[in-house]
Amino acid sequence: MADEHDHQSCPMDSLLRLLMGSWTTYILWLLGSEGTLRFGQLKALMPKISSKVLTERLRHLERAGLVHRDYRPTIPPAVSYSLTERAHELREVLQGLNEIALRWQKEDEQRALSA
Amino acid sequence: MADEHDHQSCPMDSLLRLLMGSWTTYILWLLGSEGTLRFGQLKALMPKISSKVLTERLRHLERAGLVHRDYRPTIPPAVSYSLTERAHELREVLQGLNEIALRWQKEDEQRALSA
DNA sequence: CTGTATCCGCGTGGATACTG
DNA sequence: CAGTATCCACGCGGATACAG
Repeated sequence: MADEHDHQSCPMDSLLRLLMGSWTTYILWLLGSEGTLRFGQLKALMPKISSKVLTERLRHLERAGLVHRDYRPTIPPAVSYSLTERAHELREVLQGLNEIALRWQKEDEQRALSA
Repeated sequence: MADEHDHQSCPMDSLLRLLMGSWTTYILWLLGSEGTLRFGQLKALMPKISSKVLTERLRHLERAGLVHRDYRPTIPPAVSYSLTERAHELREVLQGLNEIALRWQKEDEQRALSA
């Protein structure tokens, strides 16, 4: 990475870029805790997201191989989404990140109180 | 996190948001591998960054407690930046993220070749 | 039900010029 | 040397409407 001066093409950076899209980590969290979910269920769990953005995020996650899309051409069509093995690997690391973030938050609150 | 429906206020999300600012991870990487650096040295190592953006990123990192700013009011002034203990904790997790990103990249290339 | 198609407003990054 | 001050352009997220 030290020799990669173009941050656009750094693998970790594009991964971060993907995760940073709004709603993205929340989608991963929902699919991880609730299991397989249909498009409409996901949308219902995120009342304020628009169809456009939800589709967008899911497509990106799919391209990155983090989410599996199952399309059943019934009428009306049924589409369900689930996490792939990759996503589960990621969840472990993200869990570490989350623990750090929470710990720091507490530390900051402590320092704010004693100040 | 499951009960945190507002992604704006999720600690991990704001941490991701910070890391995602362009150049951010690269700044952390440079300070980690090169050690303490002065403003001008950092800028020289990132030829395409503007003073404005570099200052911006450093201020954010400073507020998050990831970077220490040392200001010497000499004439001309000398300002140097270094990583804090927090940043080193973060580097471990980021290292994990980087390994995953690299591995996936290789896997994807493999699949692209065999297709 | 599961999306596309548009349009729009805002934030963010980048370029340039200037300062203590 | 180490920034600040502007200005601009672009992309992204959000809202709305519509379609297979």
